[in-house]
Amino acid sequence: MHGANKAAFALVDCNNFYASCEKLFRPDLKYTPVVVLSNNDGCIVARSKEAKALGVKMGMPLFQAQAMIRQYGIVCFSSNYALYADLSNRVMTILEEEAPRLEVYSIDEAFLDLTGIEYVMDLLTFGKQLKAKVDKWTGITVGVGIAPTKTLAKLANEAAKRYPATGAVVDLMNPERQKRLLSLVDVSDVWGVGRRITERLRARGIRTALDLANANPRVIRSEFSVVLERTVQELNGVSCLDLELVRPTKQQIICSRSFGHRITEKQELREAIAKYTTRAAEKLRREKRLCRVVNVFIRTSPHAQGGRYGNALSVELPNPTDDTRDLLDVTEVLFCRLWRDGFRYMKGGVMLADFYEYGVYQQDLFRTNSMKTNSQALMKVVDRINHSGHGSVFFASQGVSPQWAMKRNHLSPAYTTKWEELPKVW
DNA sequence: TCTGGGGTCCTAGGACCC
DNA sequence: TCTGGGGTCCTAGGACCC
Repeated sequence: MHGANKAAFALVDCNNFYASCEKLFRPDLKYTPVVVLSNNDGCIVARSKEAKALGVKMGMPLFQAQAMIRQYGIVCFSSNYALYADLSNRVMTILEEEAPRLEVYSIDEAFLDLTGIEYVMDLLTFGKQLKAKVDKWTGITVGVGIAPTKTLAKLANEAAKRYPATGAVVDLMNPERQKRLLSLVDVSDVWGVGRRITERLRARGIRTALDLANANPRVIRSEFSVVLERTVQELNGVSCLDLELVRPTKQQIICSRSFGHRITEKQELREAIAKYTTRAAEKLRREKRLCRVVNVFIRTSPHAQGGRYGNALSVELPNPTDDTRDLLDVTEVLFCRLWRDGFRYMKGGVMLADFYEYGVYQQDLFRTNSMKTNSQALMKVVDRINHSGHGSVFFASQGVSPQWAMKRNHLSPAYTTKWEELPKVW
């Protein structure tokens, strides 16, 4: 290859991210097993190294883990997304300084484009320096996997985690090393291969990542999908997935939550739906979009012993809007049509879809413009107050002192918003 | 008693059009 | 005997991810 740089990606991933965030502010828990719970303290969604070693499983319902928690003195935290988002930003900022072309893939992971860096510095050395810098400046430890494709970078990152001798940094640019690692990895550990596809692959005798890499891409395409075909190419070092540098605008916005307790009163569920509508409208305005399709759903627990009920309704608005009041009008009507007496509701939510940019939509000629007077100015004020961290302006339909609010019995304090409480490392 | 939330992409099939 | 064929749009559902 003349003139063309060989593509190189790094995947940087924070170790046990939520649990690490909590521990950062609790040095007394340094060697204590810690878990972080999902909304409503329902499931375990993150585990510290110690908790993993004790056999606490990801996604385990809290009630099933209670015995272990007592037995081993595991410390539980309710999820505190404001804290995690803040620490994530710190990590991403440092990564961006070292490798400006980066894709923030999730709250605790980023892909970096390292193409060309090999001419300046050995990639393994670069990775080690990057890790050291993030560890030192944030107190969050990361693993780094480097490879010619994103899919291989993911595997390199897994290996960095699995083999302590690597110092949590693995350079998988070399094809021989790729083959050796692929032969050791179960096919289910490949990025993009989930439970279903694993089963189907196994039925065809494809068990390791190397088996999948050696499969015929055309056959994989016809028997599975173009998605899996790309995976095969990527495992062979042919890059098919580029960095997504600019976050594509959302196609839909969902606000839903399981309730802190089962809801049987219509008014209570109505308030919850209004609250989700309000939150969805905020997200919509942050995206700088108008929406045209609104969907509301409510349901009982799928595990409910008594009657089960679940239903959803959508409506298309005459004109796209981002006005909370327009959306509340609509979700209220949909909710009333969905509601049935006599069930114990567990969950409800609001979904917005069919987005438009400001001023770029076809007016409905047979209706007057439904945008309310001064709507933009008013919504801006409401958003500003709600993001100021002091109290909130809310719409009366949300109710004043909601009974349905999330259970968060183990919430950590708002560390990162109070300067005095920041740990020394910062 | 108690089981997360929020997304993405792809495909198949039906409706509709010319 | 033999019922057009191809394109587009939309939706539902499946599969995956963190």
